[in-house]
Amino acid sequence: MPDADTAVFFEVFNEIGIIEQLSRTLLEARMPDGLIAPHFTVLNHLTRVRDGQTPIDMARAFQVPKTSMTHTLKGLEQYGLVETRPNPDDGRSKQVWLTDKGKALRAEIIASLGPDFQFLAEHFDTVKLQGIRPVLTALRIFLDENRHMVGKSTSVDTTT
Amino acid sequence: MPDADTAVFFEVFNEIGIIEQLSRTLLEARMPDGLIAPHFTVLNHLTRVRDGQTPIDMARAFQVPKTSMTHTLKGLEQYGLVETRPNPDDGRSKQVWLTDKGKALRAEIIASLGPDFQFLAEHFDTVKLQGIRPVLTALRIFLDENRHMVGKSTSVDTTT
DNA sequence: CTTGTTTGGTGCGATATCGTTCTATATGGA
DNA sequence: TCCATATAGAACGATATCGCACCAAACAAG
Repeated sequence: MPDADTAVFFEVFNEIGIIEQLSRTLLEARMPDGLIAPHFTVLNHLTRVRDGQTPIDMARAFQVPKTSMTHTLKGLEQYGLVETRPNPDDGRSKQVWLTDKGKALRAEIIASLGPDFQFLAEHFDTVKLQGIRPVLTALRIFLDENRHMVGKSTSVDTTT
Repeated sequence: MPDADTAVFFEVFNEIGIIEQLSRTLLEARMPDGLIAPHFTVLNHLTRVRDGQTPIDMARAFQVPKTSMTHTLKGLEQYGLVETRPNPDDGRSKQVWLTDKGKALRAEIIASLGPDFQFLAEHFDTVKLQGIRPVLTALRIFLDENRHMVGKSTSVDTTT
């Protein structure tokens, strides 16, 4: 029965939407004024993957329009958290590098989230979370790979 | 080891953020121009829970600031998808009711998502989704109940 | 090389989000 | 009853998101 199969997507996406909202609020509560979740996401990505990526790389990684990434990076640069240099391999593009201040801020934010996550870990079964994590990852990869399968006519500017 | 326990939250929230982004794009691709995910969310909520809720009720339900809900409702009203009447029990507030047009549009959107979800169901293991759904629900409820545990000093306007 | 097409990035305008402030109504004591 | 406080909603301004148009560099075909 297809309806039952498809309904679960609906339900899961619904829950995910609410959790995203709540977790974003959680994160932003620990960030300095003027900075929001996307700023942290970039700092984190540059730390975890690596420095020196181009804006378009990150726009693709996060699935946001490149204009949004430009805007986010502008904010980070104003705060001195990243710096951009021309890409030696491609005259059209930039590379984005973390500054010491950027590295430090990311570490501070993570540290300040420690107690919050500690509280969560004490009151919510983390084994269950460990269980759903691979499924979420698989779902994310699947949706990412197939996002062209769907879609309104033709957005020209979309990140890809 | 607390670090391992807390790290899973970080990872799960990260995946959820990306999935939210992708699924929202999926939904909005099936919505008429001028309407976006929050509009659908309200139509859906009014259908599934019930008509006649107040704006503040829904702002709380979705964890958005009440000004955002005002804005979303203004859009829905302009398109003739909902209508508001004064609340007979409270002179300060309104009640929001679906119009026939609103009910029809919600149904159309869901119908038009059918093939997309059908595709997903054919290529992704829905049993795994059924498995994670209860955990996501529990996590959503837990975060919702404990969102006051955390939080920047004092946001006055926040929905609650 | 030249030229047509693709691609990274920006400027701009439209709309969305959200914090602050204000108004009017409720509500809970004295 | 009166007053202090709390609450629903709107107005407003600041910033975010994102589509579109544009430019310059890259690249591919001839």
